[in-house]
Amino acid sequence: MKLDEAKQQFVEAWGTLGTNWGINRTMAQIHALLLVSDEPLSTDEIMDKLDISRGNANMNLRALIDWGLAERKVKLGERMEFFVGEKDIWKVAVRIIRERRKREIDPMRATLRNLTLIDDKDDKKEEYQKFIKLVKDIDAFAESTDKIADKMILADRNWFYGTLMKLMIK
Amino acid sequence: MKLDEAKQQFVEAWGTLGTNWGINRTMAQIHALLLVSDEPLSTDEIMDKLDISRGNANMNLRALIDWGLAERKVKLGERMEFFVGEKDIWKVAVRIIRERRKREIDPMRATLRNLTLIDDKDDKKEEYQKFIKLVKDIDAFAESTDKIADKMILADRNWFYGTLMKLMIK
DNA sequence: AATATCTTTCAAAATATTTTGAAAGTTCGG
DNA sequence: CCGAACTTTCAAAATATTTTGAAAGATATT
Repeated sequence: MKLDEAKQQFVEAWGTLGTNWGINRTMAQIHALLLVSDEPLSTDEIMDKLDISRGNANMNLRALIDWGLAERKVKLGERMEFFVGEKDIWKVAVRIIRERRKREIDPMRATLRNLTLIDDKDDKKEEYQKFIKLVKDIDAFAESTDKIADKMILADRNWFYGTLMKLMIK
Repeated sequence: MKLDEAKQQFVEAWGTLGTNWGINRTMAQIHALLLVSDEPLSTDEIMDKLDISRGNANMNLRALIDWGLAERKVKLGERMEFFVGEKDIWKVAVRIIRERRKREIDPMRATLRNLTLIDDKDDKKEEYQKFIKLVKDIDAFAESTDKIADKMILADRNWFYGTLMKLMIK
């Protein structure tokens, strides 16, 4: 396989993967393209290499910046904007975790807490108890994973790869 | 809020959440409905409560069974099949993790390993090195999370909630 | 202030996913 | 083997998501 071919495949693979992580194909592909590019890329280069429209490129670049997975880079003397991708995989992971938490876990936990405010506790006692247990169990689990996410976000990658990994994997 | 209303909201919330986890809305809603139902439900009851077609109910029930999130339950003397949901949230989580790993992480790692088989190492030395580092970094990260997933799948929930949590959160 | 260069927006079009429902398939009792 | 009771399939319809591209918005240059 040639290097360029490998890069091409990487872009495609990353695009497919992204789909499973709440990132749409194009967004993931742009991200992948930025990852394998040494130089910052302009919107036009991205449009060209991925064969997508300007609007699409613009929208997804903004989303990437929003997630903290890419940033704008102005080149001296150039009017056009350029973009670079975050290449530190630890940071990429942390940012995806943070973003997903914001959009999924936090709202879910808020909803769950709401559901425990039931006012016909008296009748259907058994049924009520079971429901509350279910909701509390889910919330407890969400809290645990949430705390792990927290820890990852704050942790140093070395702590994660080193200490924790040794602890867990042995 | 009334209990039935709370259950209703739970089904809706779980449906929304599922969407972010590669589970489609109906599949998640059926799962939620089974979670809040004390008695096993028949396909017709599910169709009725969620207002969905027979084909849809059937397809998603099979998917749930496939994931290990629900199981068939035959009632003595009844011809019709009934379904129950897995109510142990730990098991639910473990099964979702296992399923996602199978569909996402494993294929991705296979692809990544492939990408390192590049045969024009000599020219573009710098560029080649950078690409290989990127791919290896991603694979190393995937391996770490994979091992955590492994550990979770094998671990006792008490180990997870107790020992690990104390270690991590403190 | 007019023009050129570049970015953003957004309604409409294209694409992808999910749902329907009727028909085909299966299984059981008689 | 037949018909009843149920389950499964799948092509077409409905719905949801993504993409396009032209127009509107910025901002720098002359």
